[in-house]
Amino acid sequence: MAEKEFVSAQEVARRAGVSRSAVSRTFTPGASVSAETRRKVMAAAEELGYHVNHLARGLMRNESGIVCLIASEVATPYRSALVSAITQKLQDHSKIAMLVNTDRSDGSADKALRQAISYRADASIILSGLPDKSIVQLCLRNGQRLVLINRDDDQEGPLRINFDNDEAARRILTAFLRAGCRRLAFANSASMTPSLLARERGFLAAGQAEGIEVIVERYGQTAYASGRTLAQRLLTRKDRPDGVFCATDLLACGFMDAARNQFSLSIPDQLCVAGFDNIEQAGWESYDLTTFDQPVDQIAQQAVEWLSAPLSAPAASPTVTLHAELVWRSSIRGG
Amino acid sequence: MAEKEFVSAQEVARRAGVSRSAVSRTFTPGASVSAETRRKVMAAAEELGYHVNHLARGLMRNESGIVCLIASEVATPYRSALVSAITQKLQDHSKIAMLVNTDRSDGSADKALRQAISYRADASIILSGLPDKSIVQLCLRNGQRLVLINRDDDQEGPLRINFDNDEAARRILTAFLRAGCRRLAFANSASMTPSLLARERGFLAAGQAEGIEVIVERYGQTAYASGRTLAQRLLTRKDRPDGVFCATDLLACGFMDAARNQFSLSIPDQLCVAGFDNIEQAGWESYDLTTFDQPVDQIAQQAVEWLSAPLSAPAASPTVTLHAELVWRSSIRGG
DNA sequence: TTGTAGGCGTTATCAA
DNA sequence: TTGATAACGCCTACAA
Repeated sequence: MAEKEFVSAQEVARRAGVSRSAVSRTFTPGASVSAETRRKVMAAAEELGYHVNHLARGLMRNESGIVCLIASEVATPYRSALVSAITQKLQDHSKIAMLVNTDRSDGSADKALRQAISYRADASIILSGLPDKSIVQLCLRNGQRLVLINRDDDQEGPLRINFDNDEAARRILTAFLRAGCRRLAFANSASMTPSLLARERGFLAAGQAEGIEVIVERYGQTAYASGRTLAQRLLTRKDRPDGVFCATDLLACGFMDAARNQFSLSIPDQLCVAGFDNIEQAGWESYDLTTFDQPVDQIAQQAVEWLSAPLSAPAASPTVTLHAELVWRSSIRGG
Repeated sequence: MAEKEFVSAQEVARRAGVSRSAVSRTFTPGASVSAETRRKVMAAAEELGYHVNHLARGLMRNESGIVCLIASEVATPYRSALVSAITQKLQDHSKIAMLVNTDRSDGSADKALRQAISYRADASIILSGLPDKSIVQLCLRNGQRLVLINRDDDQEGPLRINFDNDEAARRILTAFLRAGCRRLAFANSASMTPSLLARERGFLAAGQAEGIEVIVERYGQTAYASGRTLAQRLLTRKDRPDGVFCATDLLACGFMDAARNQFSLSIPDQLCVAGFDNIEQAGWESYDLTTFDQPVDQIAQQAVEWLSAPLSAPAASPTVTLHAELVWRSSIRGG
């Protein structure tokens, strides 16, 4: 095996008949190189297939260009949409995403964050799981920036991007009431994710404000199958609800399928359903689900912009609260 | 801003009262360190929050531990499942995934591969797009390993992982015939992806072998919406097909929704439908789609194992052909 | 504008 | 087993 090594700036310099520094400068935006030198260097580089070694560059500049994405359930519609949007935005800012899958590691973003430190990632974006406070401090102490998405937390330091779950809950409750629903329920997973709990609390509170008692059911993971089980549980009750707010679209899809096929309920005539996330499937004709749109592009934009901003950002931990727009579809009467 | 730099091995050594080398050895599996030294080093490291700098390590070892994942449409069910499986497997082998999103870059995996070279990725796994031959050669020359998934290509050097699309096509044709279908069609996207074309060719050939002319329609991207359009086109024909093989599940879902709602066709009574991929949604009750399972775990397994194998692998470009199992559901009669 | 020298944090080599 | 020393490929003064 030839095992030809990577081409180094040294070799390019030799080939071009200039010094190593000339090569370095050629590939450093804004450095002073004469047109002639640059031409010679570029020619030699092209010929040899030279690419700046970002590892070595990161070592020197103390800035790797790497951003670590920490997430579980990457194959989920909403999560994958978010990952896709963020990776794109990062690339637009000439950064690169390192994806750490925390599906199997027992609940620790911690291990992932240590990975991020090891690779000297400039920043980490956490989409799932809550890291230990000490690890967060460690990251910050090391000059790493942190973004927490959809994890309502009191940590100091990281940027937090959240949604106005309370307001959404109030809005959807109003919609259910306008549709003439009398018995409302909230269908949640048992995962106890901060944002899902916020939606639950918000919906309950909104109900209370109207003098309505909301039934709450929690089960399993935040997935289609759990939605079906939740339907089994809620729709066999004596006081069967006629308006159900599901914590996510995925739950809602499962819920709707079970409601229609196992309970022969017509949606929205006999049962109104709403979800959250506005995943692609919510727009599919079989569901046509009324839901809240989580604008992944906005999230990505906010996160990456903050990461690219100069360090002079205020020491206080900023919080961005985004608005989730209600997307009206046919799973709720009226409209 | 304190901007405390990262902790270096030097500092740990000083703190522990040993040499840099001792620290290095402590963090190098299989190196010879006395228990006492190791203890002291670990204590100091823990105290200072030291993490080996993988950038520097990669520089020395000429092995970064980084594997570049090059993909478009990451938010798609099948693609995201694949990404998830691969990232996990990589982590199991203590490697890390760098995700390059090629959605917007005009058809070049090329740019992505250059990124991979810049970061001295040990390997690249290409899930979408076909890179230019010269770039592939460049990667290989630089000692980078390449894996092409589902892209039937004649490139020499990379590992190619494919599916037996022909056999699948034959099997599903038989199933359609057994179900009593007379007029068969293949619904494809216009993306001309190698694997999708292979399925199309295979289905046509299988039909020909049985003396049946298969109608082919191609439209748009490989997405739900295209499936709907394909239904519009195919189901308005005078010789309306009664058995349709969709190139992917995503197309099939759109197709089914349109068939049911716009054409009031009952599936499978009046129309049989099959897909490919076995995405999660294919198992949802609204679709319950008969399809072929692309085992993402197997793909990930094969790819990562090959990457982790010693360099002594044969120079010839190996090809792995996996078997896509038929998953029987209710979208085809009989069974 | 250019080249030279020194250092970034590691690991590999070698002598002790 | 340990410590000194030389790379790895790059960038950034500094001097020319």
